[in-house]
Amino acid sequence: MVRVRFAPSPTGYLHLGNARTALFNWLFARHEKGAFILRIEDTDAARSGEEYAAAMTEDLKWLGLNWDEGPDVGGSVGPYRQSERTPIYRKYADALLSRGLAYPCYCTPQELEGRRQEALAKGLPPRYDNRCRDLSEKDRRRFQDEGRSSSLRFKVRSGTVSFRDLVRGEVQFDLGLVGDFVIVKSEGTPTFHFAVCVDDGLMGITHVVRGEDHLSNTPRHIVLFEALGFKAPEFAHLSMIGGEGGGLLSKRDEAPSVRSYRARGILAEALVNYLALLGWSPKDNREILTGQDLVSQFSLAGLTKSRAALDHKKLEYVSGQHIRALEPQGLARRIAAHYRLNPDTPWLVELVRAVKDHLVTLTDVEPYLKIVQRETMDFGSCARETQELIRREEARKVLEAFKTSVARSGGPGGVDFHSIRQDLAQSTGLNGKALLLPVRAALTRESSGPELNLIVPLLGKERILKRVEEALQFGKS
RNA sequence: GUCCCCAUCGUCUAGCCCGGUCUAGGACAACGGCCUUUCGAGCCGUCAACACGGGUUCAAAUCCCGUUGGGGACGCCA
Repeated sequence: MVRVRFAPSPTGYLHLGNARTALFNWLFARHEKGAFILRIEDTDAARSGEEYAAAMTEDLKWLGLNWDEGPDVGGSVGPYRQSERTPIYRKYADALLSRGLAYPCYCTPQELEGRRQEALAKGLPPRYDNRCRDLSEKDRRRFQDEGRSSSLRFKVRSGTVSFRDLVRGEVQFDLGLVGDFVIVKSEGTPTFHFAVCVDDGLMGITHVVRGEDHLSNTPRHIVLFEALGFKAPEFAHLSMIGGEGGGLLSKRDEAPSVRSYRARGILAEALVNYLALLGWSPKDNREILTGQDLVSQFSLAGLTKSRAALDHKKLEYVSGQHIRALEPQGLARRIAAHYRLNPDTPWLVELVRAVKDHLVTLTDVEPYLKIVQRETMDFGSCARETQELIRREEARKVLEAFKTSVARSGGPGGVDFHSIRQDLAQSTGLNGKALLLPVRAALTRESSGPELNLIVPLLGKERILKRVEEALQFGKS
């Protein structure tokens, strides 16, 4: 059975790169009817934060990427938080040490850094020179007596390592170019390379789907899997994603977080859909896909090798498509949740019905929400052109006529804009813009927006009359 | 510097493995038109790409070599 994992380190909010990696793992697991595991890689105590771990799980849940095993739900091969697995790493490290596959290194970080800079300056590969590999007992004791602490390094065997990457094909590395690397830091915690291999081995991970930045780490991991006695999993290295400018999506320019999109009102299913399209494409030309569609169509074979750049315009397009696919009731519920409105607000569904086609994100509803919610129009603070429009003599005539028509109309069915409009056209002899723009301005303070025949019933007779009156008052001043 | 990965419209991509069907397809954007009281949406249309140079071949976006460009790794970060 396929077992995959998403293993973020909680050093910040879940960003788009993380989310995409999580998504592809999830899609693969769901398509293969396998297991999706969440593992928190918090071995770097200084940089990791519990609040970030919590935020990440929340964001993953929001995206709909549910996991079968993880810190909160448990599972048979836990714990799923690396900070809780220290004894396990200790045990495996001791085993490597006693088998002569690892050795203590007494070099200080300053010494290592110095040598690295030196090598770089000479144009040499800045790798560790394995100098502590063959230390005599005497040397070791001497370093210990000097009070030096030691880290544990893995003895990298010679030869080459090759593997078949599921997206890149055959890849080969010369291990002679890889220095012995640290697997346990001097403070006693495992490094990323070590923890990952121990965990993936113990957790029965069958496929490692991760970013391409790990491609050249893979030979290290493969030799570690060998030494640890685990069968190495399959690997699939995802291409990276770039920023909008074409540059890289780095931590530096703070890769946009999933929650920033959520706050902007992007639908979770739209973000998932968009992210899936970044580096993967379905067999047919359809691009607007539900989570179900994605799961059923997903295949690692559809993954792209080259880097993809973010395109917010396209994200918005996808978002708009998903919003439009929602029933008014459903969309109203989402909007109510986003703005913490009472979901039973009676006019909300009607409003949504009226403006649905105008929305690309949930927050786009805000100006329309205001149209309904505004208590007083306060024309003094709205756009200059709207103010001028309302002051115009012609407009005032239209509004007077409108007032009369509205006042006359009504009944059990509410205000019917069609008949009012006919009425109005007759009494003023106007039509089109000249007739409707003043009405729109008085009712919404805007010169554009959703169709009036949708807005008018929404506002109701009382509020319409009040607003028209306000507009007329303002026009006088 | 060394090693590894990548290279099709501005952007996401199909095609490449198994050369001819590719005067390179789709989508977003841009631009134009239709519809519309307006914006948007919708519909229709236009513009737009095989990084470069060598091979191989009757034929290359597709295979091979090189160049250039971009990215990654070489950390007691992950």
